Amino acid sequence: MSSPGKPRVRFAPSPTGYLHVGGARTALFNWLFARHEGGTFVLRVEDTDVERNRPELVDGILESLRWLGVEWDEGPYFQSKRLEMYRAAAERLLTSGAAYACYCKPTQYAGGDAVVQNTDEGDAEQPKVARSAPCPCRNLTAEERAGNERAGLPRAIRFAVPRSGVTRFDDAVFGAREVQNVEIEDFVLLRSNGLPTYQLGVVVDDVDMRITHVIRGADHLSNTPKQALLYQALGATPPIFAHVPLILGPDRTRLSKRHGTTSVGSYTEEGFLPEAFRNFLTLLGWSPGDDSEFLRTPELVERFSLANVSRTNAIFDRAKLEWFNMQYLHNLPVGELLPYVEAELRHAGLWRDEWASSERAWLERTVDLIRPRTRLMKDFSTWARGFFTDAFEYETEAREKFWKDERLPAFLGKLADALAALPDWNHDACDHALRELAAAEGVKAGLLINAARVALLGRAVAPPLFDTMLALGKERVVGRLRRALPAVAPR
RNA sequence: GGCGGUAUCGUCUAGGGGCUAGGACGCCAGAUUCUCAAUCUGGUAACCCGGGUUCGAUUCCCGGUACCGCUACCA
Repeated sequence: MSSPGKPRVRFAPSPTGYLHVGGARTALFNWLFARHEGGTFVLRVEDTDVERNRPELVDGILESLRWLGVEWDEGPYFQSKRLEMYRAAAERLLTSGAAYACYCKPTQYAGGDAVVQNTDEGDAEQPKVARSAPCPCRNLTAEERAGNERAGLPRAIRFAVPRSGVTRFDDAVFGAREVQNVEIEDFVLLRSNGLPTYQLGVVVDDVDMRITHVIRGADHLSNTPKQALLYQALGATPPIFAHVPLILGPDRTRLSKRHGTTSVGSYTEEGFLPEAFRNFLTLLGWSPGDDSEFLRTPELVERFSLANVSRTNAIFDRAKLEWFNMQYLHNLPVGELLPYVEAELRHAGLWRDEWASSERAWLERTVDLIRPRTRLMKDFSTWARGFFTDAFEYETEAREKFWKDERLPAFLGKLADALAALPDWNHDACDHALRELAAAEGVKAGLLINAARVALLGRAVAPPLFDTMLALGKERVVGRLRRALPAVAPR
């Protein structure tokens, strides 16, 4: 609508917190749209709130975006470095009469609604004041204004919203919209400290950066008429808006810190695979239109469209996220998985460099052995720990479950001997050795298998025993069996 | 309070004037097994309510309700 060229979109986080999943999804939709359309994705940091701003969080936000695979083509731009533009725009609007200076104290004028809020203590009798009651400063005479200026009163600049008529805009998700102007209050453009508000900053920047599609959270839907008005007053063509539904917590309120892990970083740390996270997040509020669930990034890019964005808020379902993660963990080509395994093992202090070089084949086989039982990356360093180090403990639960039989120390000792005597170390040889022993002792093979598993890995949850033996190697297997004997002995 | 938006299994969703309302997660059961997962099979479960319009509404319209958002010199 606004530009004949390729679309330009932007993601504009403010550094007042970490990147949360809602923001991440918005970024993702922008990115998918840009990639799908062959457009440009701009990153802009909206840091005009000096009070709540925490510049040190910017790096973390960028890092989370990179982890998500959302890479920007331009930026990051910082609004704090573009203040002159906003002041100039505000001046222009003042001159054209589209805006006026307001000398009220910051808390004084709140459109009359503040009265309601202040008495909002369960009291049913509330004064009904028109929300859009204009600030008295709008009607100041030239003399009064001059007087205020002479007195050095701090001033903010407010937009003079038309007292009648309607404002319209198009939304790619919610359709054509119109709002009565009387419902819109005279919002502030420039604060008395000279910094722009969101409304001014966002419009000036979107105009300057030639943004064609504004894709953002639906929490901005109600304020969009203000921006449409600003575009008009600035003589600029409005973009196409696309508001995406919000992501809610399990209690149906907007996802926030209260819901625990809502920052992207916490999911990174927990060991979620970015592509799984991306797949899950994209399906929250967007649908490919058919029954596809498992969509890798190229398919997402290929199929994404604003037309299939939902209008209903969605609840963040961690169980389904884990399911996606499991799918990727199980099905990704092992080569793609290895870097994440390495990162996890490094993090746990278990990594050894030869696994990346001379023993890479062993690592691949072992990862393939472990991963069918994983759901999160950290499974590699927790229950599968015994594959990567001798330093592991016997899980109490496992001991209680499989080390009950008092004959076990004797059996496991014999098993160690039998295995040590094996000329060839392979799956079937281990299998036969164990089953022969079981037959000779007149016990079920399962008894020895389960007990041996605990001795080898310390866990009840583990891959099949003989594959495990192969992965560990003869020396370690025999060693660990013997090492376990004292612990197996009933107390 | 005002204004706006939304409403399909518990959750994410497909669909749409006539369908046994589809899929996925979860849950339950069975199969499998060497533990635990995974896997396979089967099952459970939904069109918010009330009026219209219509031969026929879950679908279209209106009202209600619920929820969400906005109503800041936050973004």
